[in-house]
Amino acid sequence: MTMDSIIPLGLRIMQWYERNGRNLPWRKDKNPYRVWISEVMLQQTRVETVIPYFKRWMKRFPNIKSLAESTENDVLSVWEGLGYYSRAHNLLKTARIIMREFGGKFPRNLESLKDLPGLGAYSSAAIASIAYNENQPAIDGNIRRVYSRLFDIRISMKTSLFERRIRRIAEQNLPHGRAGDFNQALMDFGAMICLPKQPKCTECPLEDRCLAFRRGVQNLLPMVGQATPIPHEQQAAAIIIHKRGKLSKVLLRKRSSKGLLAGLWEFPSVYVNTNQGQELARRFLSTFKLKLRKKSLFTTVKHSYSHFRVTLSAYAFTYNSGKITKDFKWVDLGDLSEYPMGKVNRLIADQLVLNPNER
DNA sequence: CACTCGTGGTC
DNA sequence: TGACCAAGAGT
Repeated sequence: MTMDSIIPLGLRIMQWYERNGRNLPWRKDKNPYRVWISEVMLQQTRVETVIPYFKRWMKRFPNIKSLAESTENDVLSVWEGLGYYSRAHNLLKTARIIMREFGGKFPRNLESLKDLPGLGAYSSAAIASIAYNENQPAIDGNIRRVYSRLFDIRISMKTSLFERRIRRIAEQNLPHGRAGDFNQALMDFGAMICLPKQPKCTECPLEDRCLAFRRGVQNLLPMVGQATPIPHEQQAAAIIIHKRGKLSKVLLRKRSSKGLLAGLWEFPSVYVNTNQGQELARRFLSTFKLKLRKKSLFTTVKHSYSHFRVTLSAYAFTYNSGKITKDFKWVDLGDLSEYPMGKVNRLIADQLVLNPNER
């Protein structure tokens, strides 16, 4: 038996972290605002993806007040491309709540944090431990994976029993007084050593303490449920151009404040089954009472969302006449970049600016 | 609980 | 190349 085996698990993880922990922008200054923004950005999002967004965000919104006083379009523009846009809406909502109800001061205890929109069990514990050094275990996907292997928890990850086991282990192993660094240490460890596939057990400082490795089942843990099959949809979008002399404007629609790509702008579109072009024209003529002509296929884009796939065909139309209802807006081709969009529509917008002539 | 919610990387 | 996955939260 080596000396190492008598050193508590938490201490050994901390020792590994001191040598191998990553230098990340949000670890330099751990004020609650920066920790909050980083934790929300990191929800289901890779560190490498978040870094440039975090830097841009801090430059544009350096504190809660500046965020609370900005507009939804400003926030979504900085967020564009990060995905899960309800996070951006919730950040703005929360900033305004904190200014109005908390006198501009970030709430300090776990329960108040959990009540804020966009902060659940994980994020509120992460903020409490990292920004306020409270003894709270922040349990994320990394930590579930690490503990399920270290203690060989062979229970489906989506059961409440699994969750109870992990929480108890997390509470027992939490080094009091250093919870913030310890939570981050476990996440770095999960992201760098105890990987989801092909964990680097030969480099693992906890190899002798890992029940799963000892029993050769580290690649079978954690136990994940089977994924549900995702459907494929057909979609048709309308690029409706209005030419007035030298000026060309295009019709955009603001999406609903709830659901997919909430609050983002898009080229008006419909789900279709067959005969896309004609069906699109017919449905726009009747639904929006627009008179359109000269339709032609502009481009086709395939895209995968989390739980469904789409093939979207964009058709170009020339606007003639008709009433434009609310949520629609004529936009200068040169101003398209100011309207936050999802990936597919941004791609079409870029192509349109590059090649304004119909194809 | 099951489903919704984005995007980019990996194999 | 399609399936899986990533510092989850809301409904």
